[in-house]
Amino acid sequence: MWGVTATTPDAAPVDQERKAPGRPRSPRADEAIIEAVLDLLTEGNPAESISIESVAARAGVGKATIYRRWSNKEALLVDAVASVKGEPPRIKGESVRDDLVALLRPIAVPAHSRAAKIMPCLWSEIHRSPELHRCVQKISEPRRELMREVLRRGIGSGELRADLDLDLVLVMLMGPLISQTMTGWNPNLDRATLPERLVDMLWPAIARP
Amino acid sequence: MWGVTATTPDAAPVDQERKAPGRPRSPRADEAIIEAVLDLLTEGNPAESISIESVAARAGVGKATIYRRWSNKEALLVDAVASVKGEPPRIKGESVRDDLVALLRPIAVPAHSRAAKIMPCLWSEIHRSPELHRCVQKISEPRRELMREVLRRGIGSGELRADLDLDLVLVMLMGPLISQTMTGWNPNLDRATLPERLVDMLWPAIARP
Amino acid sequence: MWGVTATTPDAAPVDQERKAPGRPRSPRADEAIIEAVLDLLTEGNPAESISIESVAARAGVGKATIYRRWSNKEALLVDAVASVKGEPPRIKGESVRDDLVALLRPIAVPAHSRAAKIMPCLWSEIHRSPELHRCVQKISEPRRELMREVLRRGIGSGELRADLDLDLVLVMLMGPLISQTMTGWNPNLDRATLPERLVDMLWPAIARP
Amino acid sequence: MWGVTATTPDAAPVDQERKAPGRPRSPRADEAIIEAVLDLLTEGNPAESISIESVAARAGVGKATIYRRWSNKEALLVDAVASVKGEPPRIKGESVRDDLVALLRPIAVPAHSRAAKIMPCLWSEIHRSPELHRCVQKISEPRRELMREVLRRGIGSGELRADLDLDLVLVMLMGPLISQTMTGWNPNLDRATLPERLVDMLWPAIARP
DNA sequence: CGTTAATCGAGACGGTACGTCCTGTCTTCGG
DNA sequence: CCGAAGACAGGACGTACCGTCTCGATTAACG
Repeated sequence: MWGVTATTPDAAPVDQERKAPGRPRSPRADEAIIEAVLDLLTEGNPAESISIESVAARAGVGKATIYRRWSNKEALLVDAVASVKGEPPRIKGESVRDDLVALLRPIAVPAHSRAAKIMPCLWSEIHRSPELHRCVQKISEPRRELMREVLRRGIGSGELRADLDLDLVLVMLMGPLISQTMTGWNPNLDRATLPERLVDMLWPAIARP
Repeated sequence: MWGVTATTPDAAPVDQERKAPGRPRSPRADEAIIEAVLDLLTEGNPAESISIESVAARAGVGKATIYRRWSNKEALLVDAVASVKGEPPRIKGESVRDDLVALLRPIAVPAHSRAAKIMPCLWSEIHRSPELHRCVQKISEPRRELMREVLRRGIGSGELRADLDLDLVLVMLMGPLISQTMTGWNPNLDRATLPERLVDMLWPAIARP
Repeated sequence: MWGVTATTPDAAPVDQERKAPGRPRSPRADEAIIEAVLDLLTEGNPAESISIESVAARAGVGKATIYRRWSNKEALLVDAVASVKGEPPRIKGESVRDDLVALLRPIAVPAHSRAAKIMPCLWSEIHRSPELHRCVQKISEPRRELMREVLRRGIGSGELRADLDLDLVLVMLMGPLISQTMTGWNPNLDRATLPERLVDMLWPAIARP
Repeated sequence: MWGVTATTPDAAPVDQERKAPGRPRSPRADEAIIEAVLDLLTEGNPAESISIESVAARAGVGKATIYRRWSNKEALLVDAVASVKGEPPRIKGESVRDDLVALLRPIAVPAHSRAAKIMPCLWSEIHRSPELHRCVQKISEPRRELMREVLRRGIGSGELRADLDLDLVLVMLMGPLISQTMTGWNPNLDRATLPERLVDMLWPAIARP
């Protein structure tokens, strides 16, 4: 799973699996480095304040050991983030509305998992790095797909309008939460209840007339 | 207009705008500094590559003259950008829907001005300091207030429901655009038409039944 | 007494004494500036650590007020030092040996006067500045002349050899004390008793055989 | 020979000169830095005008590489000077008087070497820090010890009095020369002949009666 | 079992930029 | 015109990281 962007020419196809000569890379170092990045992020350090040197020190590892695996800070961040991806929340599958709310709530109240604590630290870097951006997209895609399925189920059951643009609905539900997370919460809007208010507000627009 | 985040304790005491003692700050320096930042940005330098030193050199100004006005690079960048973002778009005041779309469009399609090239570079920096965040809020507040006024007008005219939570509506309209700008545009959603689709989609939820 | 090196074109000869137009320079500022320099030196700050800014702040004076009077730090230091010159010690005039010891002791034990505390701070600057050097020479000249007179008295009374090179004797008496002050005291040599040990040691070389 | 005042904790623990971990410091950098300082000094730049930055540029070295070795400018200057002062002069060992004169002369007439141009610039800096002072002491100690040995030899051979305080004699011989070097030469005293005049003058006081 | 070769922690390398401080000049106001 | 206050361009300071490099010491598989 490591090495998504790593420098290693581990492109040894499949067939021959020639073992590289010399001392093999230590998997303990891999772990320690990723773990150090994640620790630093979880402690609330903004992504751009994380220096390779601090990661090396925290991981008890030489700088070269990092640069041997990742060509720069961005690549390291990408792999570190890729390694967390908490599982998407369980949904009950009974009510479309409740399922949507259940899927939205973790975005608004990101208190529980480590992934949740890390995500906000990354917004800063996403714009600098298309790579990181794709990575974050990939991580969040399962959740989005889950929402699409819930919507399709609602359409299938006749609860929702059949002509919905799923992506549009998605962005109308998640966008407000994401923007609030990034630009700071409007004090007039309660984090905890915003997901259900969003769904309820949008309901007349998506429900079958 | 400069100095939104500037360090100056421009605490006009109470009474009469007492003139500060000593030599006043040179407006020429203000201009030269902002202009230098803007030049560097429009030349294609990525925002994070812009150093205070390069700005000082370009502006023909001492570093201290910059630090006297802005406490760090982000503050300077923000003010530079703020100086370039035109005033909120004129609205016709005829149709609530058209006014909303007109106010939203520049967020989705910031294409023309110099600000367009610059703004995206700044999301990166927003999360660092609460101060910077407040600054950005302040800059965008006029546009939000304008939208609130449009909504209030619609309520007054009976076009919209009277029990709307204006902030909630605001976040449902702007959030999707902002999040798309920040996290990258979903290729299934057209930037140009998204504003009107958002308004139209939300219309059944906010229009008087 | 001020203005030994000052910039002022106070070379208005004598005859005409045309009063300068405008507000006359405040003598209070003169005093405050010199006093500030002296304070800073007395507090043990080495001469090279004294900045014009610190002097201005301490004196409650604008920097320009200093530069109007002295062209640079060196000139200011020179005048400050020139203003102190404690009077040379009283000598009894009974014994040549005792008089020499009395004149040497303040060099070795510079505890009393302000001048004594300031002098060591200046060694640093003396080499940079011929001007300051001349100034210090002038200040210490009376003491040296006094010693020469004591020696001449001894020669006249037949107590000392007639063929003495007074300057050589002087440098053999003062040199060791000055060098100890500058390069740090050899712990094997007691500051308090060194003057008399020097004189006694040298006595066979200068006394009439 | 480098690093007399260097920052390195070359605390060889106890036993065996354990090699420090990590890449060893480059001797080429040491040389280049010292050489750059010496070049700048010999080109006539006054000592206080030499900046770490100019040294780094001239040596083709990063500033950190300098600060890793010396904690400040004076320490660097001292080591640079120390590297250039030749070993103490060879003494013939025949006559005590001639040996003393031979050892004193380089203090009075430091004319030939590069050291000659440099040393006077350093008195300025000596008073700043005790550390620097100790360093200078250490550098000059060999010469002083050599003089003590000459004096002991004279005592052993019966040429000199047995009850001499060697430190006192030392300071009486070197002090006048040092003070003349530092405070400027009395025009009545010839630099070239002062050493022998000092020894001859003091001779009756130190020779066995 | 020794050789070979890439790894490891450690830290020095040449650089770039930081944010602070001071210099000597200038520009404002009020006395 | 002088006073204080303080902004101005310039430049050095000492620090922090960057990404590269060089050490001696491991740590495998190959021969």
